[in-house]
Amino acid sequence: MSSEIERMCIERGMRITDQRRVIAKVLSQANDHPDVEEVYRRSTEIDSNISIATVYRTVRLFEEAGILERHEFRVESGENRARFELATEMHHDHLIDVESGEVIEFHDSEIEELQHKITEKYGYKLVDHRMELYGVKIK
Amino acid sequence: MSSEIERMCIERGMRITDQRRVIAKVLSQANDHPDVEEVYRRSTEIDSNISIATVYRTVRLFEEAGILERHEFRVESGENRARFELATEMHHDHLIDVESGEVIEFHDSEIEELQHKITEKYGYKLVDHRMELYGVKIK
DNA sequence: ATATTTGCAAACCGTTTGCAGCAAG
DNA sequence: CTTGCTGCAAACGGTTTGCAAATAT
Repeated sequence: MSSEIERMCIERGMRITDQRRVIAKVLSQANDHPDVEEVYRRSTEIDSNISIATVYRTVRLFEEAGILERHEFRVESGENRARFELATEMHHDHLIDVESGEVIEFHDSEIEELQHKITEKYGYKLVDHRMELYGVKIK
Repeated sequence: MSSEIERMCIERGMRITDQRRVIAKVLSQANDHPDVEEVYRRSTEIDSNISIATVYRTVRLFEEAGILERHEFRVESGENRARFELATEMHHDHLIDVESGEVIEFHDSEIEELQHKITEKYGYKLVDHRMELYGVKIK
């Protein structure tokens, strides 16, 4: 809920404003992966007094606080908008339907393990990764 | 070699110009993953008569012809430049050193297999994927 | 001869930022 | 009261594009 985010704001000494409360609510209610335009659209539906600059600032803030995750899925249209989702306890990756744009979340610990192994094989410690699968629905 | 690219140009009815020959040469000689600025820099060293607009048009052309692959690695600086490499017969993924920016190529057929399995589990056919590992060197 | 490609500069698009006013603490 | 936040509009950075001149075929 938004109280979760409010708590994090207080913790980090950030002020809780009407705009942040609304944007936080929109994000915690989303179960898709909206871009800034879409977050802006949904936020202004609740409170028309929100500018897109504030949405940009807020998602960046939340991302830096570890509240949000930013994605840059490849999409037919070639548009390059970042998309966001609440950071979850459980890490997951994404399967993107290239036709509809639908995004399916999944987790595979076998792959995660192999990723660690590969990284170590080359003398590295894995600090982050990005894995996106692009598929078409089988009829 | 550049004759490889020339052949593909002819095949697709594209004209072979001095600029394309130079850009093709730069790309086939690169064993890193240069961005457009860098391809431009290397190209103008060979022939100063090349504009960056032409480099942009040419890498796009080559990419659409399947000659090049485009990457958008996440990088500390936050800069968002696409980087390119010759498409190879053998598919591979990338391990990026987050400190130095160095890029290591690897292939793991076990992971590839698992990616197919996951995609099928959700009723999809895998048409593309992107996997990037970000690591720090172990001292 | 003609269709394609080029260089230039202007436009583009998503995102960031400087600033003056506003609101949270 | 002070500090941080907002809205606006202008700037940004990487990339694309319209156009007239140049070039490949």
